[in-house]
Amino acid sequence: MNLLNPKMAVAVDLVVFTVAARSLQVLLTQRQEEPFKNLRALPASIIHLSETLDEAARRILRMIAKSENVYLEQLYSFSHPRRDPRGRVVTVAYFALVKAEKVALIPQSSAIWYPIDALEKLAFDHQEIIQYALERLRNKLEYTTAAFQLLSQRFTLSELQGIYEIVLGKKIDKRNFRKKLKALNILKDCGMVKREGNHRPARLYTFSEFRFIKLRDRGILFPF
Amino acid sequence: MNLLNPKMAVAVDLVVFTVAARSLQVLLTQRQEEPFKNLRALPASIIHLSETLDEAARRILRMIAKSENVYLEQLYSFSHPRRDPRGRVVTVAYFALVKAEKVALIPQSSAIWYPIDALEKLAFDHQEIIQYALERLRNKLEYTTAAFQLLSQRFTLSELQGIYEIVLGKKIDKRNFRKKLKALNILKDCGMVKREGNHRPARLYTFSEFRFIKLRDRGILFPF
DNA sequence: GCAAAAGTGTTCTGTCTACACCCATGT
DNA sequence: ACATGGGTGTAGACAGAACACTTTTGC
Repeated sequence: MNLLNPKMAVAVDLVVFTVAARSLQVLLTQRQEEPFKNLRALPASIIHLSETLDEAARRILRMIAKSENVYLEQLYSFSHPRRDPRGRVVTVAYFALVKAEKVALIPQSSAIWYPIDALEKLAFDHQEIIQYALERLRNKLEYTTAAFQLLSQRFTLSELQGIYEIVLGKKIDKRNFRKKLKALNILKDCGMVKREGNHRPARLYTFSEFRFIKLRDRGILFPF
Repeated sequence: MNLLNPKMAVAVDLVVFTVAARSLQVLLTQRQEEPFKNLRALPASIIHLSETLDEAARRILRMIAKSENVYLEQLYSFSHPRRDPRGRVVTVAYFALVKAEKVALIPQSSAIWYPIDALEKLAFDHQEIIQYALERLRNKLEYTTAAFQLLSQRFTLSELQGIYEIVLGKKIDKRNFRKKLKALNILKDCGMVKREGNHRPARLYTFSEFRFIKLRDRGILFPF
């Protein structure tokens, strides 16, 4: 039996999220050729023969942006036989979280940030893939520490709360939010403040991976 | 640019779970040829050119068992370049939940049930895939109604509790379990009993999809 | 009558929600 | 002095965990 089907390809599509300007943004490239020429599309590539899907995802990310410490996870595989008019392409979607100010887009890649709530028509089934990624992101935020992946190392409590409000699309009570974080004991006060605007300066915190791991091992989660 | 890489194949592997004899079981076939000849392996197949991954998963299931109303969902894609010694095969794993007594295994498929806690060495990376599926199953049970997929239409509360105890691998308090189910109001008393052994007969219930949907739309989940 | 599983409530504790005012700064 | 966001506590409702005895049946 010959396993190998010469008419099939495997691709990786990337849904890269960031939060900037008080809105959730996704990284899109512009199609330079048919099909879907000139439409926006997710960064993607056919995988190479000797790389894993994860490696392909990192490679694609490097092609469009210089970045570090990127959170990346596999999302879902999309397989409609005619999702790509050129032939049979099964694509494995990945989703990534980056800190807006730590990412330098590579100009010749044509990649730019788009607010998630003002997307135009996209190439292929990419609208569906983004929708799926968005649901996953919201779930992640609700019971993991994914939110810290969207902030720089030091952040204020208001910035952190903003991430939750922007991604989940709802207001959160300030006192309850802070009370819960204090109880979880996963933040460390840096002893510094952030001065900005004509108001009281805000304390800066860092996420304490060490304290978090102790909690996780006791099965404690993050219900926001 | 030619998209299609002639040296790659996409497969679907199935992790089919059931609960029987107070243990969690998984469906395995026996390899008839190299590689891994005579070892147990997950049911699998290369996908056809014009079927989706979901369709391939259903087709594989039909090849090994006659069954109905099977819960099926995509799990994860495994892609190590040398996971199959014959060539590059990216596999998309699916996981399925079936009611033991509603499944008729097809004899010539060599498929049989194996208790999850007494697995021998398996072909390919199938041990890893099963491990991943098991984690997903436990999560599913904790905040969805997946447990009902493992029981016949009518069941007793003790049978339902047994599913949770067997899959999660821990004892649950009978009174708390029943109190929560009563509060959730997703079960309907059939007005029948199950007589069995020398003890009081047990009431039979059915899962009320209708009541469940009303709850789910209010965002109410199932924390066991 | 006895073995075996079915069935049933209360108390305690911890967590979530709702809610309003003072503080520190820049202009 | 005023505008702006930073920072703080309490009370009530609800949900989870611990815990033991009575009921109904087959033999």
